[in-house]
Amino acid sequence: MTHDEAMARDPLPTAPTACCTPPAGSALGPHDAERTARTLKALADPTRLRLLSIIAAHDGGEACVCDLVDPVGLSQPTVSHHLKVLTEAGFVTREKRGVWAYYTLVPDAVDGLLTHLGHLLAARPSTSP
Amino acid sequence: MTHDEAMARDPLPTAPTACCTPPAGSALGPHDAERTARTLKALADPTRLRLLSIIAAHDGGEACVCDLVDPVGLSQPTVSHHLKVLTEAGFVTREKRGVWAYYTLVPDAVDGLLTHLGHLLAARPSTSP
DNA sequence: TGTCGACATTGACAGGCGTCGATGTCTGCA
DNA sequence: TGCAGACATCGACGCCTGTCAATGTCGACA
Repeated sequence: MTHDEAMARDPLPTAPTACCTPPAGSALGPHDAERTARTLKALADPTRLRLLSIIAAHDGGEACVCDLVDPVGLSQPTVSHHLKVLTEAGFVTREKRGVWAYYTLVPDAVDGLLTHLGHLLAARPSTSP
Repeated sequence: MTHDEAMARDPLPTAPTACCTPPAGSALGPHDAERTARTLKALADPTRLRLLSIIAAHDGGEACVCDLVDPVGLSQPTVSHHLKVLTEAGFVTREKRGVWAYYTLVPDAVDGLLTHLGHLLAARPSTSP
C-alpha cells in the first residue's frame, strides 16, 4: 500500500507527522526538463566554463581559438570540440575572419538560462489557510 | 609557428583582421572551474530538475520521497540516488520524520550558483583607448 | 599553382553516469 | 518479539562524454 492510500483510508489517526502534502502547484514537464538539462550540460564542464570565462575576459567578449588552446592546456581538437558544444547550446557564436575563427559570448543566452532556473526553483512559501 | 609569434615578428603588415587580443582580465582558475562544474552537473539532469521543481511546488518547499517517485516515473532506488546527488551538491537537505524522509529546498544554493555564474560570464565591454 | 598554417572533423578509447533489481536498514505497530 | 513498509545501498549493465592522434578543409601568401 502506498502512503497516499494509507492516508486516504486512515486520515491521521494520531497525526504525529503529516506526509505527502499535495503538490499545490504545477511542476516542470518532462520535455522542458530535457531541454533545460541539455543546456545545463553544455555548461557543466570545467573546460567549457574556463573557455567561456576566457572569452568573457577578452575585450568585447570575443576571442579566437589560438587564444584558448594554451590557457586550458588541452589539444586543439578537444578545444574545438568544446567550442562546438558551446555554440550549439547558444552560449557563443562563431565568426570566421580570414584564417582565424572568433568566438563571441551571447550574454542573453546565459541571462535567459539563469532567470529560467530562478523561476523554476523559487520555493513556494507555506500556505496558511 | 604560433599566431602570437607571427604577430610579434611581423606586427600587422596589412592588418585586415587583428587576432589574439590580450586577455585584459583574469579568467577562471582550474580549481574553481572544477568546483562550479561539479555543482552544475548536479543540476544538469532532467530527472533532478523535475525533482527540484516538484519539491519547490510543494508548500514550504519540502516533499517526501513518496511524493516524488510516481511523478517522475522511475524506480524508487533511482529517485533515491538522484536525491543523494542533489543533497551532496547542497541543493536540498534531508530530514527524517518517522519512517518518511523529507527533502527541503535550499534557496541560497540555487541563488549562489546563479549569481556566481552571472559574475563569471559577464562579458567585458570593448575598451576604447 | 603550390605550400603553409589555423581550425574542423573523424575514429577510437577509457571513464563516468543513469538506470534497474536485489538486498539491507530502520521505524512503527500488533 | 515479529512483521510490514519507507527509504538507502549495492552490483551490474548500457550509454554517453571527454580526450587524443590522424586527417581533412580552407584561406593567405609567395
